[in-house]
Amino acid sequence: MNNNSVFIEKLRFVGLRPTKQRIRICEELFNRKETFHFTINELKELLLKKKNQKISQATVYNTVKAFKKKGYLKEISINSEKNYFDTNTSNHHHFFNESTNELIDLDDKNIDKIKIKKTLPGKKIKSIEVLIKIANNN
Amino acid sequence: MNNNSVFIEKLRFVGLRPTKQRIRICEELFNRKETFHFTINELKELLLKKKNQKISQATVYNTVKAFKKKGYLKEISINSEKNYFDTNTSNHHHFFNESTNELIDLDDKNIDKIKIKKTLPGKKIKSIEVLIKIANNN
DNA sequence: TCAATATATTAGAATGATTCTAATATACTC
DNA sequence: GAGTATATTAGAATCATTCTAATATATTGA
Repeated sequence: MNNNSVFIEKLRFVGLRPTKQRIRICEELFNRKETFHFTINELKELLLKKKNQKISQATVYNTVKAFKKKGYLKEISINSEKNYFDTNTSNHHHFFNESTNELIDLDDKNIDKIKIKKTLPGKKIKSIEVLIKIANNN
Repeated sequence: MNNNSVFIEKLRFVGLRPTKQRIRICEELFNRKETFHFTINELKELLLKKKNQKISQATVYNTVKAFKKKGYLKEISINSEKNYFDTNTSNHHHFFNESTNELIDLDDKNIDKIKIKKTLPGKKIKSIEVLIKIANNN
């Protein structure tokens, strides 16, 4: 596993010690070509399933939250039932397929710049996010 | 309370029997000039505070969910900590002030029509929602 | 390399939001 | 107004998340 050194650097960079559990989590999250959307539960199950090595939920929660805090993961709120995280931390938007509960990234470039005509004196804009809910035709 | 007949009609319309607890909830939700954004907890506390008549949380949950299901309330997901509801069920967007946890409506007209350049064959769009996170300048 | 110590991991308990349950009360029908 | 269907309720159950404090591991500096 040569990637480990990348993960160790990444962990160090965000101020986490590179333990084997955290490296395992990094593999699961960042060793992918595609963006990864997941809930904590899905992540826990993947970790267990793939290597049959249990990582306590406290560690999963702590590590995911640390990555989120430092900007290596993004949180996506869609409804009160599920809380998603996204390994794509760039500025982008989402489709959410209500028929399948699937999240799909939509690049910033695929939506015209959003112009807001209402002004809010004394406030600064931190982020603008578009969520498009879709469903299967049938 | 002449409004009661309006609430009774509303309740009947969505298939709920007009009990005094539900009418109380309607007063709290719909007897307002302004849009009302609330969490279940805030609503429970308001109900208790204003008339000192307790309504069980099961009734609050059931009634709010019934209104949501029938489109008299909208659910707004901002983060995993709080789950908001909105009495404004029209097509609109939101500012969320992260400094104060305040939700502010942004009329559809205040944002140019959103053009999506990515096509998703076999899917239909159910809603497009923009969430703008803001913070106080200081 | 090793000991000392700082930090991480863990199982399980605690918490908080939401849902369920089944006993009691109320609204509706005739 | 009686009988039946439905609602309300307190409290229990459940589920996600956070906390705790005992044990294990990583790091540092000799």
